[in-house]
Amino acid sequence: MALDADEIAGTLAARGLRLTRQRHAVLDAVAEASSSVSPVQVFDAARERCPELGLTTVYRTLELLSEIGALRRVHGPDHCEAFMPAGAAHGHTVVCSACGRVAEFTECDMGAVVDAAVLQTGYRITEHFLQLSGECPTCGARTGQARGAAGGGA
Amino acid sequence: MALDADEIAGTLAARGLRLTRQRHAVLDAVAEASSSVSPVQVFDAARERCPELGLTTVYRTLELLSEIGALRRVHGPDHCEAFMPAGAAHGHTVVCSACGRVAEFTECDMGAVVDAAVLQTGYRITEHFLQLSGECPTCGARTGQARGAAGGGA
DNA sequence: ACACAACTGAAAACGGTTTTCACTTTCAGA
DNA sequence: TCTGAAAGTGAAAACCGTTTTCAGTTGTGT
Repeated sequence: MALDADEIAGTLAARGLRLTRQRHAVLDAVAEASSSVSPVQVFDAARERCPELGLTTVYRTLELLSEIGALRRVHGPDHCEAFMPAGAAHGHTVVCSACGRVAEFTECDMGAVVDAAVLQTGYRITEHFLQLSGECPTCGARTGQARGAAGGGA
Repeated sequence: MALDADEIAGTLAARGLRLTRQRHAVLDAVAEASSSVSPVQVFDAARERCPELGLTTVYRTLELLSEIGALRRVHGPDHCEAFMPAGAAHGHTVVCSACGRVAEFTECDMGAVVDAAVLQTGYRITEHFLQLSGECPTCGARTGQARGAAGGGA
């Protein structure tokens, strides 16, 4: 999910900071996640690259990377603290409640929803976080019925 | 924000539960808050009415009241767990990133977004979590520019 | 009055996050 | 190359919000 390591290294260097092996591992872990991830999920994923990585460092790195704008902090549906690549602002994800598989879809009508919210509330909306969940085609087929709803939609 | 105590008492009674003095205090504390409130904030506020109230009870009551739909759980700006009175049904919330005030708006075109997601992914969507954030009119006015986006629409 | 279930608060347990601390790595300058 | 300073690190402890446990209280129906 396209996070340019060189660019980030540059941003860090401009502050006298470095893109260490550990930080790189954290960055990659978030970049490759198909949805927002919690610190512990990052920890687990990043450890495969960098086994001696500590959880402390993950927290510190997530903090740092979101500070320089490389990552975005979001409120996940379950966990409060979750992160996702900053560039990915505009795809949304659908999580299968049965198998956990994640699919992406490119945003379409969110603009209309946001406009409606602006009209109703007077707020100037700057960000939105949308997470859908349901049943993926595979799990839907396995449980028997399912597909009906998916097909009928539009 | 108008939470009808009698109605809530009725809903509870239908389940064999009671609207006790403590629960009433919690309910009032949330109802009178101008933005979403954390459990501890509720605790502090409710204690003025009911000094012997325990924090445990606050947690339990918030859980219970949001379960029966009297309160709504939202992701506050600082704390993950925050509550607000549940207004008219089916809405989403907009959190002000500056002051934390929460506004509701009734869902409108989410159906279209969901339909699009169904088409693109083949998932059978059953739930969605949407959280908007931005700047409320008050904070927008305070910071100078802002208002344009919010006011323009209507 | 009695029995039973709902309800409560204090304290302990729990779990995620932050801080502390001793140590390592990296880099600039002599 | 050596040296010193600052960045960076992991383990363990501390911290803090939330949940669970437990013994006791309150309210309701009989």
